[in-house]
Amino acid sequence: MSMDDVFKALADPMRRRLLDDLHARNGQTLGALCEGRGMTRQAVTKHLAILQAANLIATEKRGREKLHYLNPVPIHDIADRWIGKYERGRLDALATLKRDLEGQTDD
Amino acid sequence: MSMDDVFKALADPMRRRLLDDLHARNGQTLGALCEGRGMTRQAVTKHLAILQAANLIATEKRGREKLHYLNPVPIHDIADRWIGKYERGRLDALATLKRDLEGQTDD
DNA sequence: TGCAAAGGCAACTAGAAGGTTGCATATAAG
DNA sequence: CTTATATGCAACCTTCTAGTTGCCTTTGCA
Repeated sequence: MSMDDVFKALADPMRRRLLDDLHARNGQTLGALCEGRGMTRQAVTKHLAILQAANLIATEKRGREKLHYLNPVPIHDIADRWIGKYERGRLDALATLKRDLEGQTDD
Repeated sequence: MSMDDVFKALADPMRRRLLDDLHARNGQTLGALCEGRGMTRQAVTKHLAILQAANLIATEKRGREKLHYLNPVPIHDIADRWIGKYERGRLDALATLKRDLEGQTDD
């Protein structure tokens, strides 16, 4: 639930894909989220557990199925508290970069 | 330089602290960035290498010193291309959550 | 020239992360 | 009741990651 948990959860491409899939269609079952992923169900379960620990998804048990719902709030919080900080000074920082690194390759 | 590199680079709290420090004072030397961090110079060097590989910082050699500059562009790109996607539908998703999870604890 | 300061390189280690397999549990359907 | 479906739990393995230590190179300066 900490900011670090959210960053770590977002670090894995498979977990970002899971969030993307839930963004496209919310409330999917575990089985649905496992399809076409070239990975065992247990691996996906672990990823979902990490996403849930970071409060990025919430789950609901319906009968024998488990439904998964995207929670965009922590992502918003990160954008707000951390990324925003770098964007506010963006133009200034870019100008500084240009001045200080004049002539360097843009690798 | 890929989006995955940026996410992975941002996943480590020490690397985020390094970016914070460069955000507060740009153009610091390696030695300066090592101070008060309870970690060897080589460990910090590795973190900086990862940040540079993700294009989050740029470096310049000045004499025997190495200066480090923050590059906020990849962070902006992430906020724009990926995080923005989740924020646009934020209110809708929140409403869906509330409806679907009515009565659940907000852990 | 000689020494100290700033940094680079490489090998090694401990622990975390991502994945698998095997089996157990709970619900739906016939 | 029996069987199939959907998911949970736990041990294990392998790879990556973060950190260390030890030594080498380059630059500033007396």
